[in-house]
Amino acid sequence: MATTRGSNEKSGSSLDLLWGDRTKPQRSARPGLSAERIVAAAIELADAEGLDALSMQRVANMLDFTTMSIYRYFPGKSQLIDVMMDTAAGSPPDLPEAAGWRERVELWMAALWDRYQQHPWMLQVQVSGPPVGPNQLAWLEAALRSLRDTGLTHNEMLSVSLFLNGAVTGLARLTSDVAHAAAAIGVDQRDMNSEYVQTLERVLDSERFPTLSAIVAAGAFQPGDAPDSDTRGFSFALRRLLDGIEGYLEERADQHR
Amino acid sequence: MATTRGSNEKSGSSLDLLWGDRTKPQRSARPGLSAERIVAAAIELADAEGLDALSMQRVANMLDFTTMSIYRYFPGKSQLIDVMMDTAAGSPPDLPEAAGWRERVELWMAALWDRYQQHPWMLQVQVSGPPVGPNQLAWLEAALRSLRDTGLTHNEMLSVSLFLNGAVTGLARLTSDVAHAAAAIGVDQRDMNSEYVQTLERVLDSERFPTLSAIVAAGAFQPGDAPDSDTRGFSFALRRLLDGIEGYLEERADQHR
DNA sequence: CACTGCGTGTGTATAAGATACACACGGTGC
DNA sequence: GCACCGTGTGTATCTTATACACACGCAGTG
Repeated sequence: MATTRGSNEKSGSSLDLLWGDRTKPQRSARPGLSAERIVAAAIELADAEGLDALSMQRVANMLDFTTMSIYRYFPGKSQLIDVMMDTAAGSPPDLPEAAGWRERVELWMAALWDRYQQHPWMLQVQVSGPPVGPNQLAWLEAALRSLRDTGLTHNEMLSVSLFLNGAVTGLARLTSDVAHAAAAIGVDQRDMNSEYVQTLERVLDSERFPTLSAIVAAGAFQPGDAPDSDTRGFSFALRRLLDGIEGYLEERADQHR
Repeated sequence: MATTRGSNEKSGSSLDLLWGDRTKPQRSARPGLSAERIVAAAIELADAEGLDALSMQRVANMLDFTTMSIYRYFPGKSQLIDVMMDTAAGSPPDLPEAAGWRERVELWMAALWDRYQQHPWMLQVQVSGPPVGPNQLAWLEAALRSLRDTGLTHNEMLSVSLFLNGAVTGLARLTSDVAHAAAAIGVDQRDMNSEYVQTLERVLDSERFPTLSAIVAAGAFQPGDAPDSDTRGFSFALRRLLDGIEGYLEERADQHR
């Protein structure tokens, strides 16, 4: 049945799983399995082989149990994934109170970016609802907290946080897609990139995309070396955003003086 | 088999489908079907019932053909989706050359946002590779072109464009998820939102999320009325970004003077 | 005008995967 | 010692994607 819908329909269950009282009834028999072990195995699998390789069977086999045993702990696959997402998100970084908000924001974004590199499958998950897991909320909380001493409105802080989150996630997804495409063709990052570039060029020399083809021709899509040079991609825009916020704050301070 | 991987493995085919010479061989028999009709039907289905409802069978039935007939036009489901994505993306808006870059950027973002509202399933698609379809590229081109007279570097323009794209997409996805969750519970937007808010509150009163709970308590998650009040969400941050770019440009102009 | 080849649509078969259901097993508490 | 309940299992079913081989009919060729 519908994966996303399914998850939504049972989202109550996900909530329970996410926040459930850890005090297992412990009533009787030997619980050889546990939700934690299942999630850990599932994440390991997804890390290693991607979301597509994630099946209830594979997970169960990793733990030497039968497929159905998993359903004792999760009502369905989408709930498993919900919990995987929250678990893989992990705790947000500790942002130094001492530092300025700007630095904190940058740290936050870099940390989120890194988390996506660690668990690329997170970018492929068909999200089933608004974030409600403890870790997901903690990340949002961290972003908001990093803006606390800016004097921004609550709504403004929220706007900025969501914007940042969207930008990091969107960028991470894009570069991850490029990387996957590369892997699929069986070449390494750099070569693939030129492969992609070639494709683009073949299609772009039409005068239909003047700006884009100029950029591609100038080699803008070529990543430097390291994967985090892709991070560069957003750093310019990010800096401008922060500049803009700074300017806004100063202006407002002036007005209130 | 793997959906995403599958698509990647056959991405060559997708490229052909996306850019293929429209001159069908036309060699012989009556082509009662066509890639165009299939895509149109598939989009209609996805618009109406979401991505989960999209199966080869449903699409074929809509056209009164058998499931397998579709495979004459698309090697697999993921290629179909690739083409659906590009088709649904449609042409980017015409951005008035007369207007300033700032206005153009805002128009671009609003247009993209609207497009996502028209085809919410686009936000659920597990992207299978970097954008290579004509329309996708046209959107990117449009974003870049809107920044043409800013004097930004190519790389900077690209950075900003991708950042914007990520932000709009991320935000759209988030609000779409909230909406879906609402629909799944069977309540309308506003009520659901308070439902979501209630859940949050139940979980947030722990002092674990001070900032977030303050914001939620202040009702920040409550959407005004119209759905595009959600768009508000990013407008503040967006304006700051544009401010930042403006400031950067002025500063640079000063330096060069 | 009959022939052959290819493009188009179909029917059938397979395989993967999620998940419902009923049962076996073994401690736990009385 | 016994009834119960939680835990894990085996089997069955349903949904989907997709491979394969075939039927059909028009196009251009003799």
